[in-house]
Amino acid sequence: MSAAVEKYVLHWGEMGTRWGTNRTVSQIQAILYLSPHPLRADEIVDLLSVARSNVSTSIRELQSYGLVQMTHTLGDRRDYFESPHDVWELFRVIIEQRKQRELNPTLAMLKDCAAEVDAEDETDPITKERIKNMLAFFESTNDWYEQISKIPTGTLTKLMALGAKITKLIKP
Amino acid sequence: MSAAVEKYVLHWGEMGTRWGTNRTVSQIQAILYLSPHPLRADEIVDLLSVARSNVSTSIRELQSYGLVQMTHTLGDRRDYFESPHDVWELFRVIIEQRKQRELNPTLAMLKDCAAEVDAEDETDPITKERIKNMLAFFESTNDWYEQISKIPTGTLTKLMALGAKITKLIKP
DNA sequence: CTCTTGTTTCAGTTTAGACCGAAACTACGC
DNA sequence: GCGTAGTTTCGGTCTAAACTGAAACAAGAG
Repeated sequence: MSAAVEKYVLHWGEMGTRWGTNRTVSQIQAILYLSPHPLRADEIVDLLSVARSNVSTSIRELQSYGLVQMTHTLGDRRDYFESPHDVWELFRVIIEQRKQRELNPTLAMLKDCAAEVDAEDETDPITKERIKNMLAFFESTNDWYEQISKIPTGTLTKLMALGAKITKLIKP
Repeated sequence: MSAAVEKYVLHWGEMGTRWGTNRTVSQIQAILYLSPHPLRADEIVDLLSVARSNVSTSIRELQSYGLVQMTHTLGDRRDYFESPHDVWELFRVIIEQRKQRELNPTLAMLKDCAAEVDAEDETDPITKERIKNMLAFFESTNDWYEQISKIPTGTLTKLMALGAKITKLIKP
């Protein structure tokens, strides 16, 4: 592993903990993304110096996200793993994961709370209002995401390139 | 504290740990957001059952983000605290924090790595390409954010309401 | 049957961070 | 000077989670 690759992998591992997964999972994703060829689990063990069992379960987790595919070559029954190399695909998966971890549970909680304060007289009306405002915000964010996530990558990159110019289309 | 408020505060605290702060900080933000009137630090101590020192440092952190303002009343020199009640303002602050914690360091790392592999012959060309692709993605995301963050709330809500319809303006 | 490849489980260790509570400090008002 | 209000610091404790390493297991190849 070159110094640059090592730096990348270590950083990615650190960031992973802020993105909802653990260090090993994101380090494996990093090394698979960077590797010029698919890797075997035991190669990952050597490269990252982690336990075999850890690699096994981490790969399983990545597979469940669609961030790792298994490949084989003729005459070799060992499993090789690789990551998608399209950054947009990676990005979509990460966003989707975070939505499920962060947005969905909060949305559910807010719906609960809103229903609860409606049927009750204990909570201050101002507080009730605040809860409902927050719920409305999360609902519209959720709706927005549902729509945006269906837009093909090519269109999205164009939209992003437009940036703030997009407001000129809407303002008048 | 009513049952609904307690549920909200506890959940917000849990989520906070996924949003880059600790539980106490986000619980305080939650209770200040929901409270019909500004609260004193010692009231927060009672409501959340946390140490006074913890409240003090947490409020300081929230103030540094702009998520807490101090207020006073005549003839009372005690400090009262309140949170902005505009959900969009809260949202902007949270996003900005996350950008600083997640995007900026990664962008810096990627720039480092890209420069490093340029000056070196050890790393596989494919790997070099992957690093540069990732850098390009983070740079465009960063540029996009810089522009979007300057758009006033009213325009942003209109944009969000448009949702996927926005693509019809760009496609042809 | 045996070797290789791989998974799964689980008790035990390690680590990072949050949190507590005491103590020492500033600053203001009466 | 004394009480009130608040901050800051810091050693100590607690906890959740990641990770290890060993063991038991499955399943195909020769």
